[in-house]
Amino acid sequence: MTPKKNDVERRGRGRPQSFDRTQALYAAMRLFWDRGYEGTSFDDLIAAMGISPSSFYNAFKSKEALYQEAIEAYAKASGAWFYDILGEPADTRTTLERLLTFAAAEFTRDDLPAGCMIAVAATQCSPSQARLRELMATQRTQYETAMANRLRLGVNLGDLPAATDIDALAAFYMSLIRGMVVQARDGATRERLLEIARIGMQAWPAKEGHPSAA
Amino acid sequence: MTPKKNDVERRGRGRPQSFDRTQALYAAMRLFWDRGYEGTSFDDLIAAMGISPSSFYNAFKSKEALYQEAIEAYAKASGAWFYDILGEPADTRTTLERLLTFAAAEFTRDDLPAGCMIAVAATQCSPSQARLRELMATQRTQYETAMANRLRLGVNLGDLPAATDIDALAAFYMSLIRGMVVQARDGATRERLLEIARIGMQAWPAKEGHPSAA
DNA sequence: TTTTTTTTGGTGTCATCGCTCCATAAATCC
DNA sequence: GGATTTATGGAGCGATGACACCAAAAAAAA
Repeated sequence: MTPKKNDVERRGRGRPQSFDRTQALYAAMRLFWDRGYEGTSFDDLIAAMGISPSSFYNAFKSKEALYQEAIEAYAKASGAWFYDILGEPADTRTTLERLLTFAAAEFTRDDLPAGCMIAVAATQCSPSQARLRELMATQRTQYETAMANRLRLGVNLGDLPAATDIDALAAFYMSLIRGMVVQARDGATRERLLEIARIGMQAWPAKEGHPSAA
Repeated sequence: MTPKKNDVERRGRGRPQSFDRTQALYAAMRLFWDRGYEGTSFDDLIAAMGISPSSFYNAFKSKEALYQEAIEAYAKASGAWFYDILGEPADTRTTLERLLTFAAAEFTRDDLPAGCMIAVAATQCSPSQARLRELMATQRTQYETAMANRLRLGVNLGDLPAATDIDALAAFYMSLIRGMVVQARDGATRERLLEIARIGMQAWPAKEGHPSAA
């Protein structure tokens, strides 16, 4: 959508950049992921990115602009599995099961920070960061809406009872995933997260005509 | 446990405190609850508490010490319902149901900040706040352990199958509660949280001899 | 080669943060 | 009343945070 200054080809006039912009962005992303926006200082960033303040300012405009880019990079790289799985042709229950299982695995990779960059970000922050907070809430809403849309499709496909409260079910599973993120950040193992996911699938709505006994 | 300087009676020798220490502590608690530790500045604190820097230092030692006291105050005031409900004589399933329902209500009170002060605090923060992060992780573990103990009791009482993975079940429900906190902080209504709680109860383990069909 | 354009290194700057110090005030004790 | 003890108001301080500026460097364009 937004054509960045240097995507593959960039033969401008002036002095060429001495660093790989994408690589620097990923370094920033990992730092933000691990420490959050307010917990990551300017000096930490330029150190991890290996650039000077002027290069930083020149290439990324500001810390906030960089954070937004980092969120986009995260969505494309480390968050894509979510939308990918939602788009798979499996039946709805299998899709949700895969989603939770994949979440457990992704949140406990040893080559990336634990958990998710978005799931619990900026839930408690200074009033001066109100814009950031709204941005993250919006991001979370988008993931939840995507899941709700997939569940709604499930109703249309007959995978879910027609009376299912789709928005509530999506909110339930997103809540569970966000809680799994907290567990992951506190050091929970992949096995533990898989157990949580397995129990979460027990809440899957019963088929029509088979109401669960009280 | 720790006898504070002024609990009810304190007739020392010097000039008396010109402010209500407990009231000031609660003001700080609410600020920390809403903004987190790093998101709450010293100046914000003394403004909300209505005291000067020297009074602050004299009465609370440091921002970090105040935060610890605020956590304790929270546990006694706004977090007590959790342990209270765990201690009620109801059967285990009812207890968990009440816990989730109460959480939905507590997280959406209009006289207090949304959500919980502990549930998602310091999951992303600066490395310089490593101690704080561990403190919060420990707090979360304590709540989870308390729930696990109640569930274990449920196994002994015959409320839950003997083969139940208690730690996993506790982790599941605590994850759900933490996710509900994120929802609450993003502005979810009490009704929405109640729906999430209701769905969460659908994951309650089936009685022995009545395995859920695949 | 000169000009133009863009990036870079290094330093400076302004605000905020979390205290810290000190003189003064208000209580009790002798 | 004087001494002692504790709290207060207000100013200041060293560190950090997030840039901002500028002269020099490195490329293409003329």
